[in-house]
Amino acid sequence: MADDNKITELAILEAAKRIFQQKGMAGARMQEIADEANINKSMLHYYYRSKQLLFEAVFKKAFSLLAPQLNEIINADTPLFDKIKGFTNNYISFVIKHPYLPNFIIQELNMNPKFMEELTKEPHFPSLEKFKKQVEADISEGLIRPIKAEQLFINIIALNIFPFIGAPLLKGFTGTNDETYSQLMEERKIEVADFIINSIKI
Amino acid sequence: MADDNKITELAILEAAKRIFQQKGMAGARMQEIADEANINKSMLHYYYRSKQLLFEAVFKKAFSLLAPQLNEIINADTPLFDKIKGFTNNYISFVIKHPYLPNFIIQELNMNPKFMEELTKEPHFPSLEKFKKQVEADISEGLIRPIKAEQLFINIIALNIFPFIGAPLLKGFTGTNDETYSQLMEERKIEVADFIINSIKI
DNA sequence: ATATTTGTCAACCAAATGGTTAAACTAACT
DNA sequence: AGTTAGTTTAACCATTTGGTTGACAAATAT
Repeated sequence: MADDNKITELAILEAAKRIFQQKGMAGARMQEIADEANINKSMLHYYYRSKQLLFEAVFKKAFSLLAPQLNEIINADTPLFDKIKGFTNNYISFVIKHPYLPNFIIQELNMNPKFMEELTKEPHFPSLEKFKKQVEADISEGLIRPIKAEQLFINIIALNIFPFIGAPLLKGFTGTNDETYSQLMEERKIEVADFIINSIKI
Repeated sequence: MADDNKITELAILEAAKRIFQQKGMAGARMQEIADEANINKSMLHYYYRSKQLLFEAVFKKAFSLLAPQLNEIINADTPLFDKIKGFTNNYISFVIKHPYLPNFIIQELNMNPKFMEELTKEPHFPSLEKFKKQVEADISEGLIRPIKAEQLFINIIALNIFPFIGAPLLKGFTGTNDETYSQLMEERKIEVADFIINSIKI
């Protein structure tokens, strides 16, 4: 049977990812995941014991995709403006590839904030220190106006992530259809960086 | 019995609001809502027929609180910069009072995008036209740099709403506790408006 | 070849869940 | 006091749900 086991195990994880990201932990059904994976429901328990553990496997994998993206702002060794441009461009491309991912993570973190506490306890969890120093240095060099690093960080994340999480709401209020909205998102790959840099540069 | 009926009806709605906003449609249990309202489970069905209808009552009420807030940007008769300052200050105060509300709406809209379609069909649903004209006028008068009204609108909403929806994530990455994070949110009542205005003013 | 472990499945189970029912209670009206 | 209409409750029901079991097949080891 070679590595059939790994194949089914992965098939389950992929199916679970799709269902969980679409319906959330509470809304997902084990039978539905099994169907999505074309596999007997018992297999889910054989490989992952329980719904909770299967969910955690999916969540951790999703988070391990998102975290490095955010880490790019925090720890990259590039000038601030380049960092903002690079992150914005990369992140929006990233989310277009994984449209359900940010919403899934944000949602489940809100349902269970203790998840985040556990994650931050991990040894290599990124710290904002480096970014803070960079921002403060750029301020004292007169490159950017005074702003708290935390606020700038929040703004960068908000401008990049929210348009995807809030897409239904924003589509409604801007009166745009799916296609037009996708175009807006494409434009944002440079628009957002410009917006941020315009705001802080002197 | 005077208006006991209205009292219980409201008690149910309030309890349902708390449970639904905390656990979502899929995660909420009718029994839990009944307990929260100190009332027999049958009463929920007596007054609202089904879980779906009770949920819709809660959702519509929540949306009818949020929509006017957003409408302020779109249709207020004030200069653009005042509008941004006013909205930012008001909105953040509003969310501090209703912390679960934006996340609830965004989440359920993502679960069921057709909700938004129905809402936009309503006769008095706000249109971005007025705001668009205002932005374009300010651009041609040389007051602000060129930017699409839709993008500016998205940025305003994102900077105001996301910090609450993404609070668990942002607390983790900025390494702040609840109290410190609340302070950051207080600061944002003016910080966000400054950030936006700095970005667009010439 | 044979024994043993590993993987897969259909059938099953207990608990939970949304919803119903029929009886009891309350208060106003006659 | 008796009637009626609206309100509340406990008991009940059908279905769904996460999870288990035991038989069986497919590899792997001996």
